[in-house]
Amino acid sequence: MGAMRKKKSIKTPKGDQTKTLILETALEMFQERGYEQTTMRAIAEKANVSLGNAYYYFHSKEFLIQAFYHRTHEQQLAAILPAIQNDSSLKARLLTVMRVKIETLNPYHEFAGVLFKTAANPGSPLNPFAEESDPIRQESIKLFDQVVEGTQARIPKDLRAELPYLLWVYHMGIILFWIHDPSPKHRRTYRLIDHTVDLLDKLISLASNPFMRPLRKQALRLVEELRDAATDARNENNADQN
Amino acid sequence: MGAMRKKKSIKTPKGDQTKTLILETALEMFQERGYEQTTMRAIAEKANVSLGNAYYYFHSKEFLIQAFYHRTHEQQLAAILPAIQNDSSLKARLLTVMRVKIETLNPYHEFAGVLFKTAANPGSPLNPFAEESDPIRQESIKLFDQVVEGTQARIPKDLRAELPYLLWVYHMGIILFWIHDPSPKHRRTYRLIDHTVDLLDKLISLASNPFMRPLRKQALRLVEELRDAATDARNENNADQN
DNA sequence: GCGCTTAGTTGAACGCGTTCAAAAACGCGA
DNA sequence: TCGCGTTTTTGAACGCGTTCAACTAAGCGC
Repeated sequence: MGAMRKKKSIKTPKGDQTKTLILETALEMFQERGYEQTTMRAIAEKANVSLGNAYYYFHSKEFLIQAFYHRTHEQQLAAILPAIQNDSSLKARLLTVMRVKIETLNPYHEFAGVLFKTAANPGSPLNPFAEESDPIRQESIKLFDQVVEGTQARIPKDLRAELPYLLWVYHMGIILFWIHDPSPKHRRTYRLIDHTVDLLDKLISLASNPFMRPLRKQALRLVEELRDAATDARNENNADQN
Repeated sequence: MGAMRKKKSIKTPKGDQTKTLILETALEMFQERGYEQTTMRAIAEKANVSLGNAYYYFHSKEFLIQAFYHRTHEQQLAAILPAIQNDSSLKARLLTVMRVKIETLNPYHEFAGVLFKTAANPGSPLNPFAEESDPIRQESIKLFDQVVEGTQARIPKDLRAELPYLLWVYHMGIILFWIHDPSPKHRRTYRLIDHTVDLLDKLISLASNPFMRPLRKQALRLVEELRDAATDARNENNADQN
């Protein structure tokens, strides 16, 4: 199945050019016609390269999705970082992040379903559970670290340490909802964000309460365990490849 | 994409026989060689029917998975219902249910990944979010209702009403973890079950505390909203089909 | 028996993702 | 300029899921 191969070795400038040409063409067509409707042959044709050439740069059709991941993440970073400078409370910052995230994803709504489908597949390089080392996810989580940082909220250290990861998981949940949200302009998703952010804010306050310490500790131990398992799963997968 | 078609009209006894023959053969081969490795041609050949005949009874390869769903659910019911009669506390019952669930799924571990991959796809008949009317899921949720019923735990009505659904979602999460769990004999999953059930039990107690009422109400309103959205998504999908 | 309708069955063909051996283009030292 | 290794490109071919027009078998009224 589709686990990551050896890194495609470096390239000549011309090769680079061809690669981005193929990628741009593909993403364009995905957006227009959807993922399944867009065939590799059609991509190659429109990009004026041979079918085999497309596969020379992208091991499979799924790898084009991964490239989409990369691109979108950078767009989001560029849009989010300045936006949260204005907000001071955790709640306000989180709200901004989530709204902007969905905003930038909206053009790809139809196409995003596939993304989750492949991401749910164990062994896929997109799988959000395995592959602790994946740089995109690392960065994605780091974003939520910055969201919490620069906030005057008093959060216990143990919770503070895991909070970025927890918020990242939360944000994945919202995206999952958004994928299935058929309401006009995805109003429901925005409403869900409003409600859940409010709730999360209250939950964090509650969990920060001293008398919640034992329960919180237990819950955090659990989270840690989940993360460990994810790392192991990733290593196992790598071992299989060789 | 793969939404449910008109119910395949009823059949003659002979047709029924052929259908189950194909299904048995398929599940057998899935278990042996995995889903992707098993081709429709191979299934047809081993069952001594033509390729087209297999498609006459199962609109697509995915529909064989749905049949697997059905079968497994019944096996689980048969194993679980007697088992929980002995337990009285909610915690003990939940523990039993989860352990038996995983137990019966274990032989299909490798193959189960595909199941989740397709289930995550919006528009798939297996999608756990859409299709409120799906009878398997309804029954599956009902099981958790029986888990809560016959327990002396004092749970507020509002929470009590949503609890089966919430536990069902929890159990989906555990299965997702299990799919990715590479540890020997899936020890990690069992450990996770132990810990999460313990935690859940405490959380339910906490949420049942009178002074938690406002927060609980808010959270439950959110859950309700999620369920409504799921129903809408399902209807939207159906409308598309016609 | 005979025609008619419906259920069941067949296998060839199509479309698409993917692979691969071989050709072409390129870079570069001699 | 020529040779040679490397990178890039090509297009035919393979395997598999899926479709479909056509064939057969089974029931049923007459």
